[in-house]
Amino acid sequence: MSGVSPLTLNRLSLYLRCLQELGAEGVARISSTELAERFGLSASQIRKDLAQFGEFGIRGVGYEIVPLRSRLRSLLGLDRERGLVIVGVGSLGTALVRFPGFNRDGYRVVGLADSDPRLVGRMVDGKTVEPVAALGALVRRTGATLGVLAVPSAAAQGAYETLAAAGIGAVLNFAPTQIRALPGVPVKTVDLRIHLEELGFLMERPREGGRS
Amino acid sequence: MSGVSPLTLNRLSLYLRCLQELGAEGVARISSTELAERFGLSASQIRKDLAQFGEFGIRGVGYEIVPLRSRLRSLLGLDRERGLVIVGVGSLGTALVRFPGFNRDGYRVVGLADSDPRLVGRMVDGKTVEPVAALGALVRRTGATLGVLAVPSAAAQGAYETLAAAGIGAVLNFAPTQIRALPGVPVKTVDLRIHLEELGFLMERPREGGRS
DNA sequence: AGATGTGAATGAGTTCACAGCT
DNA sequence: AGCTGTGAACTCATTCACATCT
Repeated sequence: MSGVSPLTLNRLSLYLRCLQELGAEGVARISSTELAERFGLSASQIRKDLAQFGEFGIRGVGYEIVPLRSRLRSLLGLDRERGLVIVGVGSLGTALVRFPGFNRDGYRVVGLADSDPRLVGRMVDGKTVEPVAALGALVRRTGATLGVLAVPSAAAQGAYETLAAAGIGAVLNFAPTQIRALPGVPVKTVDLRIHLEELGFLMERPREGGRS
Repeated sequence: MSGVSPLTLNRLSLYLRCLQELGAEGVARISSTELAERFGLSASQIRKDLAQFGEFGIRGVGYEIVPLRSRLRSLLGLDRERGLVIVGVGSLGTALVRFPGFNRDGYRVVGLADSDPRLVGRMVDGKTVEPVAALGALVRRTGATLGVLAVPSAAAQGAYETLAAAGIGAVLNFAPTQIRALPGVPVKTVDLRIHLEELGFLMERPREGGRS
């Protein structure tokens, strides 16, 4: 049952966010059709995605927001608190320390590290920047389970391996390079530049149905 | 022939990056098999992806790095310079202004805007922050073709529409919300939080081959 | 011989359509 | 009647295997 596709998984996160919004509005129940219309999704896909994990809906009625929401939360592991360690406190790293999505609902930044001695010792958002040499100790002390790499490409593989050795559970990598993963420590690379290039290509046909 | 899948497209960006690295090392030719091994890709997929756009390889030999690289560059539209306007100069927006991948090889940040009057007028990385009210003028003056949204969810749709009205070609959205797109102005939402949740799920089997 | 380019085969993911519950 | 849950149909994507060219 651990064979859930990443696509499905990402949609579950999305559904959860929709449910949160609906909950805040005071909606108690919603049908797959209405959910789909409201947020630009596909109704049958919602049903199929959810049905993978049990029968959450009430036939003839729809889905109860509150119980479904907490079921999704526990499925995604958001009911237990998880600590993040951010490696690399340059512009991007610093932004991530404060990023709301990284400090909410089950995730929280608990440690920072950088290899630049001029940054070590500085406070960022109430946390002290530690040397990368002390990364292992930092992970163990804070009990962090997730690592975030905001370092240059050349430093990424090394930082990943240090995190893995320190017992981290998974790593999110922002360096535009392929990490050779070790067994048991999944990595996900998020390449911000690549999204620009995708849009650049989609934009490529200027004269086509363009207004005169 | 404008029907290229986003998956293929993202891989093209990746291939280009690999070729750049190989070029820097002085490699002149490479076979799909070697390219695949070296960067953890699939050889037949490389061939199929490339063949979509013409015959770039030499049978029996492989691919010449230099010509293939420039063909990919022009395919992805990286041969003409493109200006980015960043809307929202909070932590994330500021980081993106300086982000190397946003200021290299065909892309450059040319304008900034924010709705917070306390930020308007400030300089970030040599650029002045303009009021969002002046976004249309900013886009026209700078000739920017791509917009980047680093604003709160509640402000995202509005900012998108302003950008679209000002004639922007496409928008990259970092707010965790679905944008209702207008015809001719594609949006791509990048949700940083969602990657955390994906890793959180993959991590779900803690005690298994754990280090002593 | 050696590697590309490509149809054919396989696999993954999505949509359809409807049986079955409320 | 209304909406879920789900097998079957379909579409999209990847991998295989080989004819083709250098």
